[in-house]
Amino acid sequence: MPFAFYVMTILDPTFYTRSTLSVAREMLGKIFFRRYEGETLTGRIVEVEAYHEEGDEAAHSCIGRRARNAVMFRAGGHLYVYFTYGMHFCMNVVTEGEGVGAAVLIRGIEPLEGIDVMRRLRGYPRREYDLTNGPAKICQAFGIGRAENGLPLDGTLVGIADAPPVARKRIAVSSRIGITRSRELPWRFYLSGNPWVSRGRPSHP
DNA sequence: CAGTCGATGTACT
DNA sequence: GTACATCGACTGG
Repeated sequence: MPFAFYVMTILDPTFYTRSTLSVAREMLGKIFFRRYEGETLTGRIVEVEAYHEEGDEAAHSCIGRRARNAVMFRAGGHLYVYFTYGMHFCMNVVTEGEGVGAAVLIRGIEPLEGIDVMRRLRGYPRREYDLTNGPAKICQAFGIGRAENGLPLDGTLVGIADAPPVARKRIAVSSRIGITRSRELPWRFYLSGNPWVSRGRPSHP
């Protein structure tokens, strides 16, 4: 209920067309918004990873522009959705200017509104944090797939609503998860101790 | 609890 | 052929 009393201010392109690492850090605590079959689904972003074509061998964009990663090269403020492991989708927020292949992967979200819909889309997991504590789980819970690749984050179908900045002390930094190349880069940011962060156990069961 | 492993489609070597 | 920005089921302690 706390969130329902705020007036939603959907972040505009100026938020996204900046340094990818800055956008990644500042996305923590913001509210991801999704309109799905007449329902509103929202959740607080608690874990992200940055990817950039320069100096990052793990970024899809590091090989240059291709059909699959084309959206990464668009101007900041679009949704980049990709299919992986033959069955999962993951979603990113495109950053920086047109022609730069950079994005921020959303890996952890704390559900706020539309939780019943998320439960149904996820097949009713037993543990509450299994709803959205991973990039592919998030896409399933929010009904994100191929059709959403390239959508503008303008609040029509998807968007991110502003929220007060998170205290620096709450933000943890680490290397990214599930990659082999460029794994030394400390480009993963998350809210320390939050149960919806992928991996790492919830504080209290 | 941690560790292992199969599923299953697609892009790239 | 192989790797893949993952997940869930299964094992053993």
